[in-house]
Amino acid sequence: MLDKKYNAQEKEGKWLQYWKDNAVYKFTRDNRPVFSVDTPPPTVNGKIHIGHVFSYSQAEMVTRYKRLRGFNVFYPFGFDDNGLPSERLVEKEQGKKAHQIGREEFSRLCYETTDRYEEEFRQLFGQLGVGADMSMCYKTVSPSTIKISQTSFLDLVSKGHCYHKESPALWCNECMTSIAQAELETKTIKTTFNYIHFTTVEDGEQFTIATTRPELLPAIVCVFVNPEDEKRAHLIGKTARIPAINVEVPIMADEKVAIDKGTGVVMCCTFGDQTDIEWWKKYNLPLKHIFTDDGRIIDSVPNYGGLKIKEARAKVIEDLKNAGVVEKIEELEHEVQVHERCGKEVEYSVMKQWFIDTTSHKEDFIRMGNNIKWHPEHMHKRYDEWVNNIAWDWCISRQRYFGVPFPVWYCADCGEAVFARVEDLPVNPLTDKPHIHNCPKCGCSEFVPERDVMDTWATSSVTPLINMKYGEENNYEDILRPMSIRVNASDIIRTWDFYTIVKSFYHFGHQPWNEVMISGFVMAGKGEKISKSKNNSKSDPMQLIKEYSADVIRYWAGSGRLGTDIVFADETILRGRKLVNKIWNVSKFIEMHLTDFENKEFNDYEYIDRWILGSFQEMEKGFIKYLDEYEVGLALNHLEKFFWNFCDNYIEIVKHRLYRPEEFGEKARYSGQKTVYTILYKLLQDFSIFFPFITEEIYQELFHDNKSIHLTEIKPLEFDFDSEIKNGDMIIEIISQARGEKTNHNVSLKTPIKKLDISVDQQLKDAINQSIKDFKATLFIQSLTLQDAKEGFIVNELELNLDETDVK
RNA sequence: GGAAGUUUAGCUCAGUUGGUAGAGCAUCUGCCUUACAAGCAGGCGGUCAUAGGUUCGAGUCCUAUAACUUCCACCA
Repeated sequence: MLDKKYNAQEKEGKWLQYWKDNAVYKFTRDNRPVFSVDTPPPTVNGKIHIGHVFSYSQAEMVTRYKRLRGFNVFYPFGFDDNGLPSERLVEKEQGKKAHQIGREEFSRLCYETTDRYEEEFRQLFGQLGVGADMSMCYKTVSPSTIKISQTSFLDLVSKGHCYHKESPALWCNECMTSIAQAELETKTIKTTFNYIHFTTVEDGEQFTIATTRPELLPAIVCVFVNPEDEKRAHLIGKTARIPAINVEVPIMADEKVAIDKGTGVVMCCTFGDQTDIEWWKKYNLPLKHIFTDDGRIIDSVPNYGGLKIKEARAKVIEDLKNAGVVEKIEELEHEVQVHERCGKEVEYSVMKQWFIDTTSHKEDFIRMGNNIKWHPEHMHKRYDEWVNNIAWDWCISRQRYFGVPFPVWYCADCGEAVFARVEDLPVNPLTDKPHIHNCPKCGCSEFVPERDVMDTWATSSVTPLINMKYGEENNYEDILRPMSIRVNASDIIRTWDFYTIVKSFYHFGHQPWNEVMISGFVMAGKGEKISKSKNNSKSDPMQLIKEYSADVIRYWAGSGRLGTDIVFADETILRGRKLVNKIWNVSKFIEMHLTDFENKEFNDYEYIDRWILGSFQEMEKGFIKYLDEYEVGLALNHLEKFFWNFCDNYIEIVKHRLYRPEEFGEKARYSGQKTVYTILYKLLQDFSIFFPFITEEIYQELFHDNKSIHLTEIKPLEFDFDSEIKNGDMIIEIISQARGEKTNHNVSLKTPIKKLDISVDQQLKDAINQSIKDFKATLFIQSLTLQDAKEGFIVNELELNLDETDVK
């Protein structure tokens, strides 16, 4: 028997254990079609928030749906403990920078810290009921992952898509590492636009350059003017003297200079922005790099050496003012590029780095994107736009510690790179030695290890390879190339999705998955993203689960449209609680009336039973259609609507038959029993996608066939009850009107109707005649007369019997 | 500067091929009805952002505009 009240905390614990003991979510090969999910490994870098719950729930529900539809679900899990986020966490906890701690100790702390946080994440996803196969759980810094990541690197090198080159790269002087274009964010800051007088050496002609970055004056290598510029073209070919610095640079022509922007004269520094890099390459300009790795002016710059960038800026402005060469200073708000991990403004640096070619195969990447079905569709555009706008090859070198090492050494003499052999992977060049003893180029026997580690995304982008156990025996390559679906939020289309596509294309020549499912974000309020740094998430998910149950939290997480942002709303939680509670109560009711029920072949259903069976069948069609589009929220909405109709209308009608067979007949009772049995079974299956716990509890208690509801299969009904659906709905409308009449008289719904006279059309008359006992019993009608109407129905007379409160 | 999404009841949001506007919450009124008061029945509440157009008919299709959100680019 089901308990009077459902104790979520106790039952959820029980079923978690049951699923674990019975390996319900375990993947084993068989001959069913495979549905495979490339799950986002959460970044294990701190506090769990409600956003984690949201983004995993929708995808998890899809896997439950697919399982119920007969797919062999391949649903692994992973944790991303790799890279800068983990390092920053450790630095914050220790209150020290990595280089102050020392490489080895720092690495140890990273492992220890991420392990600790990982346990919390594991617990949360467990308690949420995430039905992943945890025996296939990977970590992004484990030896096997490092091996696959290094294998991928070597493959790309051998195919010529990955190269080592001295080249300008984006540099974060807070994190002291190079970064990639995809790791940039824009931020609006207040600054000043400074108009500075320059003069020509030849004739002392004065001209003005406007800049937001006067500290770059020592890095100026040349000045540009547009050759079409009538007013200033005469400057071309002359020499400019830089004020305050007193250095002379040539004035050159380039059509990229906008005549009407700023002052029409541009200083070119190495490097202030991307155009500078372009010009530097195009005109083979000298390199004047004036910043240190941690954001200071290098010592060799007179007057400013050793100052931080912003200090230098202030001092330069001051000096320029004193020299009387500042025309004006304007206040300015503009957008600058910052590093997404720390929010600090990004600089440029030139050093030897590893790059993956992302710029010369754009057409292929676009084609790969076209081979993938995007849900929702418009997210495809974001991908295309990103690919089309990529300006840099992907720099994967990070001058950091905690990450996948490059399996590379360099000849101490000639600098030739020596790569590890695939069979020797994983290797750490800092501790391992190359397999050859002499440089193949110069014969030198001394090698220098690569000290950089790879970008986190360089490893995250091989999750399909990790999933398929690439390179191992008994791998899953045959079933996971490509995988069925990738799921993630919209913010990492340009990183995770893009890089994975790049690598899959280079490795295999095809797309990594057939479909992509993009979820939205959880907003703390309107237009306010939940963020760890702001700590603006009001709700701790563990606390919420404790308070409302995992099923109810899942209701919130499963609502809403795919790809659409959601605000955490108490009212949605309450609505979920009502729904879950109702499922429990109606199940209790049905259980009560099934104690003597035997499931037999039966086709002689009562009219109203045919109505609800047909309605369920119709509903489930739409339900399936939504789920096939991965619109879990819409599917749930659709199902919920039917469910309340089932409870409030159908159950109210059928209960008389169930309670009083002596009055309505045993066959009519059996028809009702068979109907509620069938529909509850199917409702539980459908609801199990969203509420895995309570549905399991009810299922095992009522339908005890010794197996988890999550391993059953949805088989759609195949009735032909179109007429019953249509006319049954009309009957419900009549009932509703009559109930309204009772309510308007402020009397109980049990109040008998002394006389009801209605006009109905022929179809409806047939329907009412076929369901006459149910109809009269539901409304407590003592006398009913039916007249003819052309269409629909009209209530001619309704007289309540206010003397009696009960018919029986 | 380019692009995408959103705009429907006081609030949160549904509305699948165009056919008389829906749900929950809130509010108000009744009803303790042999599953459920965490319930049931009902009321109030909307020129579907604005302006045009296509159509017999537009919340739904087309065009333009506005506001909000987001992505991207430029930032001398």
